[in-house]
Amino acid sequence: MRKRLYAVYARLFARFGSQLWWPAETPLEVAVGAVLTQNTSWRNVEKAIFNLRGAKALSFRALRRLPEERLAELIRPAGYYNIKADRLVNLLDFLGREYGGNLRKAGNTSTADLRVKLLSVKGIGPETADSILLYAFDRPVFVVDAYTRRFALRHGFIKGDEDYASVQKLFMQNLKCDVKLFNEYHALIVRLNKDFCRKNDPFCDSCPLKGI
DNA sequence: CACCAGGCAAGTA
DNA sequence: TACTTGCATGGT
Repeated sequence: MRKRLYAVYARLFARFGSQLWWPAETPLEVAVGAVLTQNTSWRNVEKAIFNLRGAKALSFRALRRLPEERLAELIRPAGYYNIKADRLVNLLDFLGREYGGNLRKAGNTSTADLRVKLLSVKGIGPETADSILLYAFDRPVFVVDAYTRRFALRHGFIKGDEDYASVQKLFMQNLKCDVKLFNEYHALIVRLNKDFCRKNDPFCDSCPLKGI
């Protein structure tokens, strides 16, 4: 299992190269994107981010100044815009309260504590919390999203009905606990889905992972 | 036209 | 605990 997990990673890395990921300019933008992409295609999230950037509303202070209704209007293309505007406000409340809006001030907080705190924010579930932890706070947690699940299923790492924590444990207990490794691995899984094929079927002829 | 996309919370039994 | 439902846009 462990060897296979690394073998698959090596093959992906050889095929796609280093990702060093999350398509965003700043940690705050990562966090915002993580909320916006909940059950939503990244293509639509990009439109929302584009609107926010156009309104010069991607800094903490600018976001704070936006009335929730205006925020909802800007993120409309990302779908669920009323609920997501509310979730973003909750997140901003949290970031302001805990770190004065500067994510780098979380330096002392342990990863476990930070995760619990994020999960206490209404609208932040396990995947959103872990995406923020890994890609905005540079903490070593493995992100389990729809891609990760599909990937793990297709490659026989899981049966399919495991809960979030179980899937995450599978990856984290079999890989070296390392921010860069977790970053690259998850990014490569996403890349496989987006650039290659959405089913990432290891048995299809052109799959980069064929024959592992 | 139907179905999907990098979830989450609230309601029900 | 284990389902079910609402939330919504834009691409295929």
